[in-house]
Amino acid sequence: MTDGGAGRAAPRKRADARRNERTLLDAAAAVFVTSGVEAPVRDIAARAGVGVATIYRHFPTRADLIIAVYRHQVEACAEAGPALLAGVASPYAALGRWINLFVDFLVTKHGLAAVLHSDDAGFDTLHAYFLDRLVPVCAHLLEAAAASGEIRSDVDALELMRGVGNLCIGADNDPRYDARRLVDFLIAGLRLPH
Amino acid sequence: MTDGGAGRAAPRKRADARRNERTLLDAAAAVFVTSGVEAPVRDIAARAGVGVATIYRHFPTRADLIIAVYRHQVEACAEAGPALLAGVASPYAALGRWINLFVDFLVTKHGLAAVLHSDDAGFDTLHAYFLDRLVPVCAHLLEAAAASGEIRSDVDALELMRGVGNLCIGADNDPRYDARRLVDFLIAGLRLPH
DNA sequence: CTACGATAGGGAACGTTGTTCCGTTTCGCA
DNA sequence: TGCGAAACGGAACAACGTTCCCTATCGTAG
Repeated sequence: MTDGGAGRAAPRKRADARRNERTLLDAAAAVFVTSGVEAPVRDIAARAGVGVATIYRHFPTRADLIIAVYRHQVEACAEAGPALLAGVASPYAALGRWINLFVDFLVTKHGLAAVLHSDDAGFDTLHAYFLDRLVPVCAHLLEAAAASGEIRSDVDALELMRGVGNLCIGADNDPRYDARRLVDFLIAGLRLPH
Repeated sequence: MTDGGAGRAAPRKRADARRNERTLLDAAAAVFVTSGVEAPVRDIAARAGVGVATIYRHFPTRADLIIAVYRHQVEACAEAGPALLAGVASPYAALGRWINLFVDFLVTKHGLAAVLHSDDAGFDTLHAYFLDRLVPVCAHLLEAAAASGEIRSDVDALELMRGVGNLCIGADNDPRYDARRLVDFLIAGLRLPH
């Protein structure tokens, strides 16, 4: 309790450890851009100039590393939800804009959408993080749009988020597949005839 | 050209080879049901009581084995397209019914949808087979529905098929995710206001 | 019925992955 | 300046798809 933090022990890590953690995050981000989020752990370690064990010391599993790399952007996306709802004309428009934000995030990260919905255990924490953080935001937008009578009221936020995420799989590096268009169709399909 | 077949050599395979090919197909089908299409090759070999090399002799890659196992069902789906178009009231209804057929096929095969859209090379032939066989059928249905003014005319069949396939990923073994519903929304999103 | 050559098979071996282990190095404090 | 804990590196392990090579089997010609 001596530090102003969250009350946990927080035994300040050694300087080299903190330095390596930062180096690893940078290296991972760089490798993810060029080789996708499923890049071999060894590649990331090599890029950072450390051993593979160092990665696992800082990040219990690959999923945690991915979370750490993209945490800021996920948080930004989550926070954009209420802001859009407050600043845009209709809740449906806000929903559409927010979904676009999410899609833009996903399609610009090679393979992230794919790994996000892999049933491979070990990505469970990644899965859970994204869903825990974003589903409530989506649910809020859905409720508002349903309350205003713009969309049907039986749409489950979790289901929609997974659907949108799925639609983004393989959207990178293939010009014939435009995930944004399909997601727009999907969102349009939620509308009620007025 | 001496035989009445397709004109290729077709030097009748040895009896044990034909027997093993059949055994392998049965074993693969059984393992796919219990462990999904990404089951280890060794498991399939063990189930069939053969060595792994035997699999690769008959099927150059895992993808070819998967194709062989599901070929009949894919063909049936492809052939159902024109039939639906002829027998159902509106082209849009036929499209919906046909997409439902495709979705039913995908969601009942553990992991098939996932592997179908994996960017992993080696599944390219699987990818190509499904698309080559089904996209033209889908395109035909889309054209008919667009011609009758029921849906927008700028929907690409390849894109739609990939989108639908993607929506089916992870649809098995998760009761909270109903791919059929989402696909229905997507198809509904193609409608033109009349 | 037998022997032989081509065909097919089995399983060990290879290369690549994620992950863990352990001996060594480095840091931070007294 | 020395020492214990923390962190490190890379070898080691396990699981996977795939290939290789030697052996067993099949089908046929004599």
